[in-house]
Amino acid sequence: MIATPDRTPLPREFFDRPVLEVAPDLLGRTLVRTTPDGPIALRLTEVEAYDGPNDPGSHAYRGRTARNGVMFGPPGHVYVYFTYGMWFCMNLVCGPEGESSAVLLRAGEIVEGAELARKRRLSARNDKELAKGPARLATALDVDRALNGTDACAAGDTPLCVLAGTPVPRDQVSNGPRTGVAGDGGVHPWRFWIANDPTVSPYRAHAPRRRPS
DNA sequence: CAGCGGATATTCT
DNA sequence: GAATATCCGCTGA
Repeated sequence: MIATPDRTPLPREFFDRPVLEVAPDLLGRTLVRTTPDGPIALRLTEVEAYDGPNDPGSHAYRGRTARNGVMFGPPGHVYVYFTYGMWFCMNLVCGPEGESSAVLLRAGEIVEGAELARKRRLSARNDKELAKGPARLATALDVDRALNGTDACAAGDTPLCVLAGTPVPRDQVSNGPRTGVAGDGGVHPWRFWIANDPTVSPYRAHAPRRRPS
């Protein structure tokens, strides 16, 4: 029944490190989302690092606001934001409380509860597309604003948790520029993915919106 | 597979 | 008022 034998969550200290160390170390770990209909588990294959006040691409670059407050809180919690008028994306907060770095979860492979994810991702043509992209990932896992601030390190019956599991070997991790990030923030090679993994999302450069006609 | 336009609402200026 | 850490469906190769 339970696909993952070891259900130990990652300890909070795991996230209380520089975000550029945490981000590649998350690849291959399993995120467990417990929904009312049952669990959905996702193996992380692609993430991006956002380095708080030093990073023009970060939501926290200009300081604390109503939206980004969770980023300044304790590590290991989930920051969910709403974007482009219809999508949610989820992050894991890193570094000590008071700092504001986070890892955006961009893609993964559904390893449990695929039937639940498919119901939420009707446009996916195959299972590799269920969580290929940050908003798709959040949709597949039924993650929205209600989960903003959730502790992903707590054991037991929680809505969301990242298992310790086993990370992929470092020589299987590739990195490159972040996807869709505006301005100077796009130059940092802070996107990390598992090399040759079919669930990794395609790279897209930032596309400024055209003016309405 | 690449390029495009449209949909949509929250946030910050 | 303008921009946005996106996705989908369509077109043409």
